[in-house]
Amino acid sequence: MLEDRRLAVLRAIVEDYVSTHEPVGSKALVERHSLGVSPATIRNDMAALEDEGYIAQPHTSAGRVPTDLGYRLFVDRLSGVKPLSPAERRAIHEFLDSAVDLDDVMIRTVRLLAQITRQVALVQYPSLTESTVRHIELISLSPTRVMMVLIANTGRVEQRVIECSGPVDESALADLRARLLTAVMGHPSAQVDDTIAGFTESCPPELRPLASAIVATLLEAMTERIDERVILGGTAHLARYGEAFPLAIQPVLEALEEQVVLLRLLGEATMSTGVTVRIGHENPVEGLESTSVITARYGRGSKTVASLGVVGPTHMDYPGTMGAVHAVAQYVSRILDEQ
Amino acid sequence: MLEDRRLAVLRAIVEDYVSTHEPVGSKALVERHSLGVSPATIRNDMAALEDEGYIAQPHTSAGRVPTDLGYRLFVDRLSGVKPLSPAERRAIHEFLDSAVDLDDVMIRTVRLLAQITRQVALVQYPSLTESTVRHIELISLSPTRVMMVLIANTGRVEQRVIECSGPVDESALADLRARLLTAVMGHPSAQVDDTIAGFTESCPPELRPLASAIVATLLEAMTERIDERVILGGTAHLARYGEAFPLAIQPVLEALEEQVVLLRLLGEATMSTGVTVRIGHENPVEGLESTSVITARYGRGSKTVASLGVVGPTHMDYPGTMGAVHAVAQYVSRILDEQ
DNA sequence: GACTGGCACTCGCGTCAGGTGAGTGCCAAT
DNA sequence: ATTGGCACTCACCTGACGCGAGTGCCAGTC
Repeated sequence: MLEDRRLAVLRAIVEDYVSTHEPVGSKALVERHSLGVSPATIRNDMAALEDEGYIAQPHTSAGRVPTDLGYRLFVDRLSGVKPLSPAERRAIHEFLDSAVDLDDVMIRTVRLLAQITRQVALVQYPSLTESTVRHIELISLSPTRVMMVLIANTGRVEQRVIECSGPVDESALADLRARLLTAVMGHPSAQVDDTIAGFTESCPPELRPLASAIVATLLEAMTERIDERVILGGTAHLARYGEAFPLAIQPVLEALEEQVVLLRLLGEATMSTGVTVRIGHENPVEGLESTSVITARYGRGSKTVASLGVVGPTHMDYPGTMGAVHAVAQYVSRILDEQ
Repeated sequence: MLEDRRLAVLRAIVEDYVSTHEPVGSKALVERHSLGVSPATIRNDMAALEDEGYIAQPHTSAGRVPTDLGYRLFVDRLSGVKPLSPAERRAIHEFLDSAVDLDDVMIRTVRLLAQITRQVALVQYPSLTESTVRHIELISLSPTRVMMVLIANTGRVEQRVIECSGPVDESALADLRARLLTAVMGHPSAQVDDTIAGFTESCPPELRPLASAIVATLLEAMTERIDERVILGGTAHLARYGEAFPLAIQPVLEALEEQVVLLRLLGEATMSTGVTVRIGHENPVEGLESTSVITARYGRGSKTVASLGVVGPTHMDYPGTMGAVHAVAQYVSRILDEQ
């Protein structure tokens, strides 16, 4: 009973602070929420909440502000995920559905997410290592140069140019292409290492130099920097609330420019299902101590292939943002399934 | 003589203001520059410069600040392009030279440009309409779906998925591919319209439905949104000077998120040679009235294919930035030539 | 024992007045 | 044409002051 009301107070504080961005006092709290008790009682609860570390006051004569711990409790126990309205869901689906290729899907997704959450959005490209090889093409650019085009079942295309030591015969190339295709097509790229192990040796001697060069490039393309592409959008939203707040946006912008950082933000989503929320100091990234990161995985079929999410101030609308991130991840998964 | 000194005063004002970011007064001017006259004389010159609209004072009892017109005169007549140091040039070349593909070149370029100018950098992808078709590949994804991969001589790759009305035979696809290749290979993409005019009719009847679908997609890919890709980097630099200055960074960030805007910024570079500078209100874009845009074209061989540049505050180091943009454009051209 | 009203206290914030100084425009002298 | 001198303007800093929101504590009530 007592415990219940104390939690209700915390919830009210979080909600008020998120909407007003100002420290909230006991009096305002009872006015805006029907808590059924007097401000003095609330003050006692607030003192207790402060002792437990859920809220803090910026200075002695000010109201209370939730701490990272307070937001954590709020997210874990006091709020659900606010589902989007049918109209919003329909708009999402229509917007994503008219994408022409994978690049377009990614770009549309990041814009959409930024727009509906009014926050900075991150979208990771589908990981090749989690997907299968759909096609490999070898194209002769010049006598000694070959371009390899690699297509995954997610629709993602990778290209590499291979320099050859000597001139390459067109028919040799076609031969190699056919051999490669039968060797790796349909295999998960994670297993390509094994699949392709004896490939070079299985080729006729005259093809081996080229074959080994191609295999090397292929392996490099599949293991290295493949899923390491994250695009972001909506950075202007940083400035929006950055003006009124002393939160320095420069370190945030700097952090967001590093691909490595973005990958860490998206990659360390522990729960394979649902939405992951990382609040303030819980973030493993320098410069983002006063932001929260909300991510979700999206996938092709039941396999998760990558993550997307948003970065915003710790005082964000958690239920709404979580709902939006969840919904968008869901719809992107569906779009990828259709392809 | 008199005219000469007046210009020297303007130059001094611009230089001082760019380095200090504070209105510069007559006394400070004679102290920092050896003008050989007294502050009173400078004041007369300043009054004249103000009458002519080259400088202005933020408030009555403050020093002078250059106007857009002042910067314009400075750039046109008072400053050159500061060449980069040999060490810088070497670093640029090494950094760009280790790029593995076109995407990598573009990403490295935008980072490099942002880093050495300490400003927001823009890089446009090489335009396909200015380049030639190097290869076209048709890949069957499923019985009724074909992926077309289009490779330009700039190394750029475009992909499109084509939905077919009926199942497509693998051999028919190979046939079409060969026909297409002979039809368009090596042709400038600008002329593909003409080149491909009678293509569908030249095919056997059973191929025509697919052929016309492919031709439509090809034309769409070549004319539409092909060179409409601009990447940007270094947005964190906006925040750096944004804190100390009342220049609102939100409208700038918002403008920079619009691809259309970026293209307008880069596209309207009038001079086909050298570096284009657009100062303050000269910019055709809302939200960028207090920024300057410095662009240069880069090209493959003698043909210019796209532009790159930086966006920064009007009080920027014009000679240095122009030098950097020019040098980077030059090196990117060289890299593209090598490929 | 939980809740409430009352009360003294704290302290950030907005306002205002006064002083300071950088910078200007003008004018008479060189 | 250039210069030194001088009165004037005005942004900015500082310290004082009052206001008010908010708190903690305590005694009283149900």
